[in-house]
Amino acid sequence: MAIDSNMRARLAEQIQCIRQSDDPLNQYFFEKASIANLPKGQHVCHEGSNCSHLAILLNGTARVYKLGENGKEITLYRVGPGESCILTASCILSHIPFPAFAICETDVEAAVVPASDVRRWLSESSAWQDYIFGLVATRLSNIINVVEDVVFRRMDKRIADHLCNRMDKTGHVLLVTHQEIASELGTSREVVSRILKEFELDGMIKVTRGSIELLDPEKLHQKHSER
Amino acid sequence: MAIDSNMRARLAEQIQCIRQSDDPLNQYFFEKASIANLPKGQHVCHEGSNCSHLAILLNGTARVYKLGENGKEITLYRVGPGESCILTASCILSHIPFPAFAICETDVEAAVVPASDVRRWLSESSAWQDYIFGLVATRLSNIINVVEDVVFRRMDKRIADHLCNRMDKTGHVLLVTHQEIASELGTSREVVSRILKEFELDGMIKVTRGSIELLDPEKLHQKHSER
DNA sequence: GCCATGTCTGTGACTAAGTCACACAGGGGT
DNA sequence: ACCCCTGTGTGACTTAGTCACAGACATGGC
Repeated sequence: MAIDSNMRARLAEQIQCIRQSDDPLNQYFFEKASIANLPKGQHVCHEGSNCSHLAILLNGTARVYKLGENGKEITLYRVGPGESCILTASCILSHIPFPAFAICETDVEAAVVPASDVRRWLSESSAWQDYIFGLVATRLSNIINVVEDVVFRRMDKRIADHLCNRMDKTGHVLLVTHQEIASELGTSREVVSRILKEFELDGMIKVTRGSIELLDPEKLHQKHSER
Repeated sequence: MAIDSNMRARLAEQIQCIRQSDDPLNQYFFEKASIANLPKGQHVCHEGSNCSHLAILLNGTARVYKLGENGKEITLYRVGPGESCILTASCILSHIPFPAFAICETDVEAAVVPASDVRRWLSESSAWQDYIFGLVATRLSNIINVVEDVVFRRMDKRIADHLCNRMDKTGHVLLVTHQEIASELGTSREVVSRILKEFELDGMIKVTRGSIELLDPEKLHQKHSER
């Protein structure tokens, strides 16, 4: 789909690195990018695949995760509006296959850029360099935080943290299953059920099928802030 | 220290991206790089610090690790000859503080490059781009492998894997303590002692103070290859 | 409205991993 | 030879994870 002036405005609003009028990226980007729409549940990348394009999300979120042989999963990071998946960029720039899975968590609209341009623009646009390296830094930090979480923190604190983060986004009633929390944090569904039960017995939450209501967010905050 | 023609040859031998005679990087690099020597045990970076230079190792290794509040550690990756610490590059390029610790595991000699040049060369040299993005890809993979290891694999298999890897480098007798293995893999010294005891009872290794002799590497290989 | 099926949750029994405290052995320095 | 420090082993405990199974709830088809 061609990019008309309405779409240009939307892209500039969402993608910070193409706002500078004096950078050649502006012209390049609007010449080469196209718009893609992907439905919720669509797999974007599989482990081991190569990447022909880089997608920058305009809306929606994509989840990047690792999948173990035993079916267990863990989320590495999420890609939101204005961001792209740095593993895709890394794939493109170094010819190493994609080392994880990526899936649309919501319906997603993205600006898609051919792989050959991703590299070329690095030489020609400092805004693009800043954008790409900003993402590299963010994702390295994200993934290192996952390592830190998994190795150094107890599961009950990680679950409390997770519930608080979701509350910040959607309010006191979370529509989420125990299995979804387990997949997010890389643990077993039974472990999540047991810990949520304890939280309920402590009066911090109310658990019903497919949803969790946070009754005492302060206390949950305290729990995940503990050492 | 100035770079004479002997050192130029050593640098070209070790650092693959400055071998191309037609890339401007060659001239830039020899103009700007200096040589640093760091002793074993020297801390290179602390968590939260900023980085003024990028170091490319000529020999020796540096260990990049995360340290928990409870004193536990886990190795994220190691930097060897010809490589640099990509978290340093990421720091430099995106102005985010260093998110881990780095320490010299052996005496280290490195070519050191000012931060301002690291960024500038990205625009001017495709060899430097390839080098930096090759490292980005490698380190992202390394760290994702750590997540995978920790979340999906049993500790006894991880220890068997570790012992096999060390054997490949130094032979059947490893000079290593239980605590060092624990710090490498992000676990407790007691857990390592118990698992090594089991390996000894199974006839795979012989444990003495400060060293481990691999008696049956084949069987250890089988162990870490199991699901 | 009822029934079947699939999804979600809870629980028991077990193993694996981690923590804490403590004791002992070995090596190095004086 | 003695002292101190480091490295190791072990017991008792808690936390986390696995496996199997049962029950409740929601949805879709008839």
